[in-house]
Amino acid sequence: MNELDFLTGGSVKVARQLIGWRLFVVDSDGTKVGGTIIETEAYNQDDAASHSYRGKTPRTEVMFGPAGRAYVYFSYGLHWCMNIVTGPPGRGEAVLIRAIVPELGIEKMRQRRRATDLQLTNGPAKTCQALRVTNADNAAVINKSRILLEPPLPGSKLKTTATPRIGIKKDADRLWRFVVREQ
DNA sequence: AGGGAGATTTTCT
DNA sequence: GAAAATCTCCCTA
Repeated sequence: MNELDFLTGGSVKVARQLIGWRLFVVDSDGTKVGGTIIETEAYNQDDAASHSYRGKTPRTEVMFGPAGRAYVYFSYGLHWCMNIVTGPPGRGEAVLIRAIVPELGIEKMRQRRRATDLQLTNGPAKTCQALRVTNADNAAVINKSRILLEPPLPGSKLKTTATPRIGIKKDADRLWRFVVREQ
């Protein structure tokens, strides 16, 4: 039993729960880089937009494994995007981390990304670039590797809104993207 | 400020 | 051969 057990729930539920959690990556010098998750998207197996929809492939194998691992994929020939695998083993579900609020290692993020602070981690590929998440982190077990997930700070209650997912055409009517409601 | 091209891997047609 | 869970740059107004 541990605090990440909720990840075995369905991806849609977990995507909503993950808002407010804090995602960090331990850098080579031992310091943490990351911040609070403010935007996620859910994907599961009967979802035409999901990589797992057409069954297991070498790339998507991790999605079908146990919850609590990182699924990192290469996107549009150039970017990395990071997911947290959810659901029971064999179920091909994951939650895409779309955006975080930078808290630790902000100076490093600025160096890695040539962008203003507002655009440091406001998209899935940007977040991975700022945190230096790549193929090397694929299948990493959360909290037993350099990828860390920590509970929301006590008293921080973030309201979320469900909206259509970004950048997909199949099953685009599903409200499986969760963002922190403004104010 | 808004739109389009390009980068380039995995997978499917 | 083409589309995809994207982003940046460069172009025109």
